[in-house]
Amino acid sequence: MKREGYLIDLLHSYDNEQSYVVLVVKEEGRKTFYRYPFDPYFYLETEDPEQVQKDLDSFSVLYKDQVVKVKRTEIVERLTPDKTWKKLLKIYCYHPNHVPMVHEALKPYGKSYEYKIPYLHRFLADTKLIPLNYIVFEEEDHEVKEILSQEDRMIPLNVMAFDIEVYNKTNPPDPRSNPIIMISLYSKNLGGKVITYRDSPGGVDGVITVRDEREMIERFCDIVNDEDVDLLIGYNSAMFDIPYLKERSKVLGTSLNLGLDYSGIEYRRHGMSATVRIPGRVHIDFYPVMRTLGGMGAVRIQRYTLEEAYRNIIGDLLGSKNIDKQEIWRYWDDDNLRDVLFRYSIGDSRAVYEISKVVLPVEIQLTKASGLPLSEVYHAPTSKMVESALMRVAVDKRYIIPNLPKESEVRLRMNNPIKGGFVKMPNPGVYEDIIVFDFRGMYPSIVVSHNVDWYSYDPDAPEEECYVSPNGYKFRKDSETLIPYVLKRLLSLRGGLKDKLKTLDKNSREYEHLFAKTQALKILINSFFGYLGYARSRWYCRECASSITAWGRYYITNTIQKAEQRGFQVLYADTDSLFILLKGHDKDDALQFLEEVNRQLPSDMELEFEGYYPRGVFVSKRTEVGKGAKKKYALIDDRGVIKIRGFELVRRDWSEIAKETQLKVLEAILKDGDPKKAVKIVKDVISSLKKGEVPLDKLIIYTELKRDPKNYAVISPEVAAAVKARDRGVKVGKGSIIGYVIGKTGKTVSEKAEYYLFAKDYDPDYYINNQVLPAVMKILRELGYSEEELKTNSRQTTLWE
DNA sequence: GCGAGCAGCGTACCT
DNA sequence: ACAGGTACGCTGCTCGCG
Repeated sequence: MKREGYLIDLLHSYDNEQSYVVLVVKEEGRKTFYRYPFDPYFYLETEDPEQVQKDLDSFSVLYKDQVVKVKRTEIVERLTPDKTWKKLLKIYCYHPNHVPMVHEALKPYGKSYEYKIPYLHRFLADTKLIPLNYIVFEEEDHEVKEILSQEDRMIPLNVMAFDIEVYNKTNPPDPRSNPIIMISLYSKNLGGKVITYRDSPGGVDGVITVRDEREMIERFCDIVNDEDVDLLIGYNSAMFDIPYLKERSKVLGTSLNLGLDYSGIEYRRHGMSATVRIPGRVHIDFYPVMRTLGGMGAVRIQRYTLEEAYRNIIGDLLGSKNIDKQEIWRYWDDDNLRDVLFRYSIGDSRAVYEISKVVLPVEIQLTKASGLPLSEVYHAPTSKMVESALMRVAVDKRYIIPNLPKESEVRLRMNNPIKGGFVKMPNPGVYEDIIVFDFRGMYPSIVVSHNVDWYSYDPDAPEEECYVSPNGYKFRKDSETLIPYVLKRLLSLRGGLKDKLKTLDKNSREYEHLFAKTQALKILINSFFGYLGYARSRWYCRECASSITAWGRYYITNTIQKAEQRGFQVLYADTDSLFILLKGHDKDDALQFLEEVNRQLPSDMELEFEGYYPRGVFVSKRTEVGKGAKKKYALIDDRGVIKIRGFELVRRDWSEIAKETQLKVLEAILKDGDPKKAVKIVKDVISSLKKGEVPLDKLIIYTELKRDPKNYAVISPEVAAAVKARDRGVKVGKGSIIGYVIGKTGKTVSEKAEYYLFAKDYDPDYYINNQVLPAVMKILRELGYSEEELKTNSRQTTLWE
């Protein structure tokens, strides 16, 4: 029978010596599972494949009392990693777990390939199915016979956000003894609800009161089933809410049947992450999503709390009051406070839901662009997405996917980094009339215009058949192999979408949809260069990565030279951008120069006009006064919008008081052109710091612990604060963002550092001399002010008052 | 024993 | 667990001086 629907997710099942991929398909009105028989396999490169094939007909290995047999074999031709076509033995197994066992057992016969590709990834790459696409297929008895077609349609998803509250007087909450008191949820259909087992004294809207905790969990499962939720979303839910719910269910003698038709969920924790499988639904945790977006610089966030994430993505805070997790039990016990907690809980679910409205479209498009299931994309490193996109094409072209490097090889690669981009040192000062140009997608465009690829790299090829990089590596022109092939398609897809966007109404659903697609493509496209130089990459190519940066350095330095020959002063340049001073030239002159440059560039490369800035500041390095600091500048455009890069005020590891003062100083100089105003601002801040008037929350410095506190050679302030906090029961460790305040007690800065929750006072000298003054002096020094001047004046100011 | 000077550690930024 | 280039605060060592 012909069926059709959206491919929501994929699972694995095994039955009667047959391995299946289970497709979760959202059909008209309901979701259904369909089994797709698919045998896992790997390849063996061996001297005499025919002979080994015969031997394998009766092949079996013993593994932990289990006889593992080979299901079937065939001889195929593939391009192996030594870049020659060879006959290989393709060995099919009964169960995905058998693949590594058989591979291990067959080591004496030769080298094997593709034995470590996860089963579902293997299936997706081979069938070319894209998760979330609309599929049409032939089915019999819930078994897929044939996929007829697939289409990229806008997918309707029933999204439900949820959040739990726990009653605990001591930290951290323990599921064996601390009950869950509320489960809140938010969906388009239901709005905000909170399931609980105490009444709402004021009759808060959306409160559903049941008998006890057990019934609360069961009711939650009922609602998820009744609503037939497609996406169950939370914040830190993979590491907290889901395992807590699961544990409590066990303690209470019930089960957490959130899956389709009340099927149970699967939860596995592996160190810093976890897998959550809810059959028939997709679970997404937006905490790792925010971490990834933060790591890429797509969002700038101080700490990855739900509140911060919401503020960053949506803007204003939700109405509900923020409650300290350690205080929750008081709100539960107090009839006068419980309603506040209900509203807070619903507010959190709603916040997650609102975040998802913005971020989910991009995750959906990353799924489609990479081909990884949505359930993996949300916590996948970009390398996984690139690898997935490449694997599909490699299978198509019958290229063997190179094996993962051994640890020794990884170390070798890491100890031998490649040279990166070129950065020109600026002269510090305040400038007028700056034009910024940059190369549009420099590295991707270098790859496609010079055919840079693992497969096209050929040291033995004749030069005339190759693009030769500035550092002397040769890439064949004649064949469009893997990465340039994939990139070219992604780039043209993105180009087409951007053109289409220009014709659409910015508030339309279609615009939103296509915009998310361009965002996802941008993320993926920009990841290919990194992947070529990534030590654990399957297609690692040092020659490729170093050639790309060499060409990059060539084009930017060449453009700088041309600009200077044309009489422009080049103020600054970094990798793919250059800042020129107009000084005597007019804007058209600069644009004419731009055209000249573009005429000489390869067709896939383009230098773009980024912007015109009436004024800008470059500052001195702290260590070498007079020499300009790279990667630190502020520009103001003709509409008064300030663009700030690298300054303390964009860094999380500086206190708010230093950052806000630095911003005010920059504004006084760039907007008002009034250094005196800037000086007054600084004096006022110093004065209030001295008087102890500045609230502690403006003095918090945030720093991430990249490792466990035990593993530091040097005890820096954030480590000292973290250790003190840990001694007082706060859960901090690798990955925590530590907020601390420099207090009055102690000798060194580390001794004075106190975890923000325990900070009682602050050291004004530290905040004046180590925070505010260094931040603002950077800028004021360029205008001829000295530190002493500011400090002396400020002292006088206080005397006058 | 003590302060100055410095190297190295470590983080967060820029492209 | 995508790349390298860069600034810079802090710790903790060395060294010279007394």
